[in-house]
Amino acid sequence: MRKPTASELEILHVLWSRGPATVREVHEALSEKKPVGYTTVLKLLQIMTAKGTVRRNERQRAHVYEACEPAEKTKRQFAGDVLQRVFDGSASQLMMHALAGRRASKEELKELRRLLDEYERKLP
Amino acid sequence: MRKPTASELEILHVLWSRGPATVREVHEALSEKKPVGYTTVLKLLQIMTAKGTVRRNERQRAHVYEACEPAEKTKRQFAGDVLQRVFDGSASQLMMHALAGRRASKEELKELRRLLDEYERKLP
DNA sequence: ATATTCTTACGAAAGTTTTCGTTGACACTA
DNA sequence: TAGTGTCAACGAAAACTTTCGTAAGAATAT
Repeated sequence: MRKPTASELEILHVLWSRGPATVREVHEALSEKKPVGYTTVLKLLQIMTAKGTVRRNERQRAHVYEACEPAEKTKRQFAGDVLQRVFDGSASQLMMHALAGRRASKEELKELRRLLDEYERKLP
Repeated sequence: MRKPTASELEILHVLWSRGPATVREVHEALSEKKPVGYTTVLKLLQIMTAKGTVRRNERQRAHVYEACEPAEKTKRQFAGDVLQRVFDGSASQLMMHALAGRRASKEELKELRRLLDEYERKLP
C-alpha cells in the first residue's frame, strides 16, 4: 500500500474521525480548516478509490466513502517510515526531536513512561 | 523553509554525515544504496541550491555542497510536522506507533527513559 | 597539441500531485 | 413541465518531482 500524500492524509483524517462519509461531508469538514473546492475533494476521493486507499458504497446517490485501512495501521506505517528515513531507525532520536521545541504535559510524560513499561513487559 | 522531498532527504543524509562534499562524493555514497545517475544527483543538488536547502562553494572546479540547516533542526521540523499532521500533536501516540511492529533493544528503552527523565527535569 | 576525463549547465521527458471547470444525470419543487 | 439544486464523471491545466541525455568548458595525460 502506497504512502498517502499530504492531501490524502487530510481526507483520511476526516474519514477516520467521522466514519464513512459523503463527498459533501468530507468537503465541509475540510473547509473548516482551509478553503478547498468541492470537486477537488471529489477528485481526490476518486483517485484514492482507484489507489485502493478508500472504498465507496454507491448504493445512495451520494456515494459514501470509507477508509480501507484502520487509522492505526496507516499511522504505524507512517511512523515507521519516518523513523527509518529520517532517524535511521532510532526511536530515541525520534522522540527526542518530537519533544524538543514543544511542551509535553506531565500527564503525557507519564503516559509515555507507561507505554515503555508496557512495551518492555511484552519483551522476552 | 520547505520540507525536503524524499530524494532531497537522502542527499541531506549524506551531507550531514560526511560534511561538505562534491557531487561525486555524494553520488558515490548514494550509489552504495541504490543505482542513481551522476547527473541526477547533480541536478538535485542544483535544485536544492536554488531552494536554499544547501549552499555551495565554487572555489574548486568541483563545487562543494553543504547543508544549510543542521541535521538537528531539519529533523526536529520533520518530527514536529508528522506529530501534528498524523498524530494530532500526541507524542505518546507517535511513540506508540513508532515502537509497534518493531523491536527496540533494552538499551534503547533505557535511553528513552533517560530522555524522559532529562526532559522532565527541565520542566517547571 | 590532441585525446581523454571530469565537471557543470541546460533542457526536457515522464510521472505525480493538486486544483478546478464543465457537462450531463438525477431529483425535487413550484 | 420548467426551473433549481445536487451529484459523479471527465478532462485538463499547473505545479512539482525525478530522472537523464547532451553539450560545452576546464583539467589532465600522452
